[in-house]
Amino acid sequence: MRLAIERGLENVLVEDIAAAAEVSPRTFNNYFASKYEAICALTLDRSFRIGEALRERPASESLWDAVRNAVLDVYASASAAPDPQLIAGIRLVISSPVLRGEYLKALSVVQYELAGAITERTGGVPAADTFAARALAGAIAAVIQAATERWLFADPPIALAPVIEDALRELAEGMLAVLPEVVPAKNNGPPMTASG
Amino acid sequence: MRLAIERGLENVLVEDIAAAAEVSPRTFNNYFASKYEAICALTLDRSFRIGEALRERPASESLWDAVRNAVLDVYASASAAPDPQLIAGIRLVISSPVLRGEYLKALSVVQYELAGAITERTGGVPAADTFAARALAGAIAAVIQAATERWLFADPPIALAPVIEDALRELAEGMLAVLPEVVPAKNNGPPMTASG
DNA sequence: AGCAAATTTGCGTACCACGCAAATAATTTG
DNA sequence: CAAATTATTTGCGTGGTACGCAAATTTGCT
Repeated sequence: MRLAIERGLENVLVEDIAAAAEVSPRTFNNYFASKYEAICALTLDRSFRIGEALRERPASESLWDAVRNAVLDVYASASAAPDPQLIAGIRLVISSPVLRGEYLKALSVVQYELAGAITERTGGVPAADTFAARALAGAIAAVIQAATERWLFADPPIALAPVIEDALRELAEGMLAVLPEVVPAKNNGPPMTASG
Repeated sequence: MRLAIERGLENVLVEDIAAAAEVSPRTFNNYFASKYEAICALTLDRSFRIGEALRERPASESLWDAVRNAVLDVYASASAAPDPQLIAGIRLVISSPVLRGEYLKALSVVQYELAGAITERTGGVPAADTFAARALAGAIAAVIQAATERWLFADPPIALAPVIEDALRELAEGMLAVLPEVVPAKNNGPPMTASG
């Protein structure tokens, strides 16, 4: 990503990245299927960390609080003013169509990991997650993305963590405002309970 | 996709697709950046159709009903037993890592289109969508994906539309069960109201 | 019919992913 | 400590791909 910021994405070859990492190009390709994947590796890492963070929340917390705190934990380090380098990197990521696709993959991993951890927490096996778990995970992932975008274009620059916090609150408020009082007509699976 | 099902994804070259479409390989690449993009074009189309469907719902419907009906409209044609060809195609799509990435792009377009249409409906401009709109769109997209997966592996085969319907209901029920009674502490933007 | 604009096409080039097998490094085991 | 096993890195070759560019063809308009 450093190289891409310095010279522009299309002026960086796999060869260059391999050289900068002091490995052969072939080795680079053993670890990354493309240069785009390499650039998005950091985001992918964070996706996994969010899942882990949720699994580590105490069982005493309600599901919502646990999810919220897990996300905030991972973004806690982003409470200060943003690093211009990082900003430039993310702007780069979202402006290139190919990188954008790669970035979406990383975001889908957030969803996958979150849904698994949520399902575990509500007493299921991660592989057999429910629609409700997927919905919650999808909503969380969406607001993380939206918050990141807002932070990215904020002028003057702002810290990311509070934006994430706002986004999660708006998620909850918005959902509650939109959803009807649903009649529990059919019961197709165990409902998720508010307290894990 | 037909060719990929017949011979396996890696045994289909751009050249073959171009020949089957009776254009030159170069023309193929004028329209699709890769063969994977071409294969996922149908899913991408449907993403746009969902956004359109939402914009066409009558203003008298509540937001939730409008979204729900828009999604169901688009999947209404999938009320019969699934076409084995289609099943094979989607299984192909989600089993190949590269195609999966491309599929995720199409799904992210659902989110984007939905968020825009939702924002319009609640009186904003599509470009400036709120966190709440993004959250709802993300949740919807996630359950569409989850429902598609469940349908895909159902044995015996089942129709897709009812699964989508169940998924949307579980979304609503699950969210209501999980979300706390949020104290409206800060007011950072116009809340979405239930009736557009 | 005649002209302008858009689309299609061929060609050339730089680049890339990955199979395979050899070389090198790390780890286990007697 | 040495030998053997395993894992990692590397070079090479190959089939394939995306895309800039400019020419040729088709399309649309008056």
